[in-house]
Amino acid sequence: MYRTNTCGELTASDKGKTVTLSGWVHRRRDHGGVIFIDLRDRYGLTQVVFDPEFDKKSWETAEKVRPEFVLKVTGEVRLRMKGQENKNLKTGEVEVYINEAEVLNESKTPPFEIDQEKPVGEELRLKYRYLDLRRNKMRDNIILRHKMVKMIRDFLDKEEFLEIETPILIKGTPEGSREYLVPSRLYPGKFFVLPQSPQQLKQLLMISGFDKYFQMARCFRDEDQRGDRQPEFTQLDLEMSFVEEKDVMEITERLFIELTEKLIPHKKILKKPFPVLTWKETMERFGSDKPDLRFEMEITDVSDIVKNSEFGVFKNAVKDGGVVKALKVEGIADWPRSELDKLEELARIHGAKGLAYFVYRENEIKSPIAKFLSEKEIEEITKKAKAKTGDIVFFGADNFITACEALGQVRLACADKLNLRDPETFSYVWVNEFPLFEKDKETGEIGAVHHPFTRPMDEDLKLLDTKPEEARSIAYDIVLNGVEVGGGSIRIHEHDLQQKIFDILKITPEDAEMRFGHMLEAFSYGAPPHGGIAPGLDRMVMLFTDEPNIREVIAFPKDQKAKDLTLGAPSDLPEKDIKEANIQILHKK
RNA sequence: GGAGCGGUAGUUCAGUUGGUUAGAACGCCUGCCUGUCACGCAGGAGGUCGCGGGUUCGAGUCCCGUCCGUUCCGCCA
Repeated sequence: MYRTNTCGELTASDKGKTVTLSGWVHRRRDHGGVIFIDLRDRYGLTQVVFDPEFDKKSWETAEKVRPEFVLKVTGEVRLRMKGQENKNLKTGEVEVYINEAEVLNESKTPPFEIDQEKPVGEELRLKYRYLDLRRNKMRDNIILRHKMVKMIRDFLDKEEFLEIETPILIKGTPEGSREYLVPSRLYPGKFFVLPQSPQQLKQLLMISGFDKYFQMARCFRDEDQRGDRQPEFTQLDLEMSFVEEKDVMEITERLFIELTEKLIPHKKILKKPFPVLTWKETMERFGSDKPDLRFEMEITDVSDIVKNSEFGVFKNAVKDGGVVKALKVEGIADWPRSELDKLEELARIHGAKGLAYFVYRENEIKSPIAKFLSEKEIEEITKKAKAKTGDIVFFGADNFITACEALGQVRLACADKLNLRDPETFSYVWVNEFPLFEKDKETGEIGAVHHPFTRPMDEDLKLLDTKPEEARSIAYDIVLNGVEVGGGSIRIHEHDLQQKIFDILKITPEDAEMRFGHMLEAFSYGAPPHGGIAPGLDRMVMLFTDEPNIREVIAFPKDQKAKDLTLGAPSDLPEKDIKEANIQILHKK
């Protein structure tokens, strides 16, 4: 028998018991005579004591032991001496006096220290991920992830959802993000792809009448990496029949509230029910489609004030169909020029041509552009932005999205600098009424913002024939502290409407037939009205654990170049395997 | 695909204007220590300064190239 107890459970009430523990040597403190070892497993730490006068043989074993050795020890649970308790440990009241010790396995000196929360380069951590996962923080993250998944399953089960698996090898439908390809051995020259999401399959399940479906769905996207992106990631994929937007939002909201309150009760949910902002409104006010509402700092529109201005930059922005936006940040008028330069650079990175500003000093407004504006204009801007001494007002003049987003980025940077993004506050917000289509910046071609199965808003159906780019969709994102944690929509369930959307997207009938024929046909067999949402599990756990990126909450993530450093994938394969898959390598990097 | 920043001991980092033998902390090894809990004390080992080329009497330091890492943009229905 390896153990009677784990390393995280012995307390004063176990006094006098003979116990056996197995675990890793976390730390060893050798006092020449007595040796203390903190024995570690996933449940915690227990101090075990080797005393040469108590048991010479086990003490001799302990002398040779090194960090990360695996030990099995047996001994007596004793209360620690008065004043020697360790309040930082669950098991801190007791220690185990060892009379039998066995080294189950030795360990090389690890490439980094397991017992310290000292920073280590991520490349090294990922190569030795199995060691990295021994560290407290990582272990806790993985445990919280499990609890969240379990809680989601229980919650949805109670709500009569069915968990249904959908295939991983599916049909390629070139649309949206790049898919991972899987060559078919049996059908030379043909391919499966890995799903970017089970979107089409869950819609088919609705047509089957399953009514309420969910799945912890692994999704794959062959795109470049970011902190909150991975080539494979997990979504809580969810779909319901006979529902409207508010129904999907209602159940999602209840789920998020329960998860937050049960898993991280110390965090405060800022507003319940969650505020709902339209896409237009959140862009206008916060310069982002994923606003962080933990702090105010809103953007105002000053286009009307400056549309006839002498200042060409402002006037022309409005004349060309764009806008002039103003962001007031309170109490930063004393920020040095270098700080403002950094903000300008940030605005430029996000597409702005510059970043003009007013600095409200005592009795004067310092501004590189004040000389181009009339006193009346300055006065009206000040009034509209509600600026006062000590504030700075930043300007964005461009097309709507660029002007808003550039100021949105400045807004976030200022909030960071001012420490306004309180990690203990959870600000959930819904964003809806997204545009249905968007124009490609380079080609000018019209494409779906969400996906081509997203339902247009009823009142915008008539726009489809005249001004489709103005049509809004019944799509909604749930945003937490400025991070999009889920997105969904009501889908199109009518064959004709779906066909019309394909037409607008310039998907020819032949093309539509080839790519989505199965969907169009399915819609012709009595598809119920339906919709759903897909919260990103990794991002949720990331926010729940205060981690800066999702790699910290995935046991074996890919690195930022989409490689698996633990296993060393992707890798070369034997020539024969490649031949069998009917693949020819054109060039190697 | 593009831009910025970086690469020095096992790890995290410092290294001045180009100048003798490249440092610190932690880790590791050895010895001492019977109540520690990030134990303590003494000693020790450990470096192709990413790689290649150049400038120079002399390069960790300057220049060019290259590889790798990292952050951001593009991309991500």
